Amino acid sequence: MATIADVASAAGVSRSTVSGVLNGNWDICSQETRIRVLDCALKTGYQRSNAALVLSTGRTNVVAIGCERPDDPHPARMLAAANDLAQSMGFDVILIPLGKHQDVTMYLSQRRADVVMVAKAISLAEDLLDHISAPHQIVIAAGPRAGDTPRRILCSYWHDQTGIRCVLEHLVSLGHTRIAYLAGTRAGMRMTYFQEAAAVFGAEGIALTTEDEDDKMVAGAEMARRTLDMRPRPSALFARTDAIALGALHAVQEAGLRVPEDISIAGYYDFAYSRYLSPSLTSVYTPFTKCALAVLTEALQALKRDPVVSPEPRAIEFPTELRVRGSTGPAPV
Amino acid sequence: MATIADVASAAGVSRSTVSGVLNGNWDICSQETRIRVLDCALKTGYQRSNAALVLSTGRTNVVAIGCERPDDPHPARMLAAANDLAQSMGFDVILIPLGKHQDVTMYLSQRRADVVMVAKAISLAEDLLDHISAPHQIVIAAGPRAGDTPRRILCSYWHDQTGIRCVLEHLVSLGHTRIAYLAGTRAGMRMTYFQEAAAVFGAEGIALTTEDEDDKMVAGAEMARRTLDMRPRPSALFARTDAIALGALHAVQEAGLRVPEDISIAGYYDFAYSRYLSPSLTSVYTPFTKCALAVLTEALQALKRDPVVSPEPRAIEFPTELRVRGSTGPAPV
DNA sequence: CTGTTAGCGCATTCAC
DNA sequence: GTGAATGCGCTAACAG
Repeated sequence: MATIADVASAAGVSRSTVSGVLNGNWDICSQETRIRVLDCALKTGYQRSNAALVLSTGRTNVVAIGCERPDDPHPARMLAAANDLAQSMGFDVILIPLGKHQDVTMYLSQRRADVVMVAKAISLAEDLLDHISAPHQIVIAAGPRAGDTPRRILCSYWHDQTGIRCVLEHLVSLGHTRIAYLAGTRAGMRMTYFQEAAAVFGAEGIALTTEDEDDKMVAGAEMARRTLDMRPRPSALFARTDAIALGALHAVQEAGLRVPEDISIAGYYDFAYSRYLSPSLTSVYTPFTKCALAVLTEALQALKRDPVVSPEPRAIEFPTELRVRGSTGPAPV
Repeated sequence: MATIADVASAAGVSRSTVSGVLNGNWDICSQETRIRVLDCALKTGYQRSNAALVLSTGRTNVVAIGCERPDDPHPARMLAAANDLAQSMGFDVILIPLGKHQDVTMYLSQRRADVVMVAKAISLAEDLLDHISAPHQIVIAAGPRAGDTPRRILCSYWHDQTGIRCVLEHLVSLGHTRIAYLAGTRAGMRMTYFQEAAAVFGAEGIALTTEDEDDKMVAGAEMARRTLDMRPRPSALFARTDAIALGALHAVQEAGLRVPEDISIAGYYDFAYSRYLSPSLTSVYTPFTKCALAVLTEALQALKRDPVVSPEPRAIEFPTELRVRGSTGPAPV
């Protein structure tokens, strides 16, 4: 590989001249020198070394995204969009597990990333600030709001609480009074919100969980079947995820019941396929991709500025959106 | 940030001793020195600089994966698995667009990745060998086999030709004689295989394409509707992707026809949700994840060895698998 | 076993 | 305008 020194000697100039020309420093040399340098760079097949650049500048041009289940439809779409954006601005995206705290902080403390974005419950992100080891590093977050909103970082979020309320309001307005929540293994804040919302709208909320949800459809089917045996039977099922809702839909139909005539089903996240199911699935759109792109855009722009000014800490809310479709209908009398 | 020199002076030893200890070089110093060094490293909060490591060793510990549509279920699952594997072995994964040739080669020529894996038609990968710029860099490929099999790299593949034949054989054995292929915008090798297979099994193959498939379900629905107007009408639809099949299923049912009694539908890739559709979708499982993990494992193991010996170039085939479900049935008489 | 030295390739001062 | 010198933090080859 040709180094900057090779280009310099080929062009008969110094390395700093080559460096200046290649970095678009227009007033560093004469026009002829510039052309000669560019020409020699081309001829020698010069490629600047990323490693040396990183060591010298301290900037990695890497965005680390902490995200769970990156192959679920909802995160996958967000990640693809974030990757496109980052690539277009000259950054690489790496995906880091959000399990161990240290795995995430490492990318800050070891200066392995310029930006760390937490794509999960946004309250987790603020602690990361303590691990910043270079002044230009930026921590952002995008995801559902749970608990307190961070005040020291830029973040964007949606309210799961609002999304879940909308579903319950919708179901109750259709006359449903016994509503089951199919939570799967992860009985977190959303289950609490469900119970709250059920109380607010005067419905009886029944939460179901499972031991195992490796296959979310299987888990959904299993939980749905359990509701069918209940007396009185819940007239509406609300699933933590569209995948769970699909499993439930399958099980209900297999049991010979009609959706929504006998039982209504609602999902969450509004996967791309959900509207094409039979019946099409009522679900809540959550703006994961919008949230991520909003904060990521701002962070990357900040890094392009010289000197870097960290984005102003604040929390941006994006609305959720209830999408009523064919899987929910009036409660049977 | 503490550097290796800080640790060295704190421990009263030289930098190479610290380096040796931290790299697990057990026979480089006495037990007491080791402990003292480790202690000082902890106390000073030493974190090794990734940038300096990369510059010094030439190794980036980065795997670049070239992949299209990373948010489609099939690639998304593969990417998540590949990322898990790489992370567990200390590598970061970055996702690069496969569009421009230069975008991919850059990661080799600029030494930005130790491994480049092409996760697409495997014939594309071999050319990348010419852009290797460090002896340890490895190029691998995983994806459908189309055209010649690379002979100079390690790759793994499945035969789309076989997968598609299985579908046609299945449909013909059910009595279907007019079979439509819903190709979407990408009328590539698979469409050719379809025509071939139709000929082999004595069926009439009708290929449909669309201008736009931003939403694959919409595209599938649109193509399916077109087949409904044909006279005689195809009795079976074979979609390029399960997402297209889902759109087709939706459109067919919306038109008041029954699946599979009136029309059979088959998909490709066997998405996780496909078996839970109503009716459950007949599809072909293609071993993308298996292929990727197989070659990636070998590449990463090779990089852990010292000195690095590139994996033996060869092509590993994984079988496709026809999964017959409820969406295909006997042709109507 | 330990310490010294010399790169890795670039950007960024400074003198000229 | 230009070139020489220095630092980024580490590894590795060498000499004690």
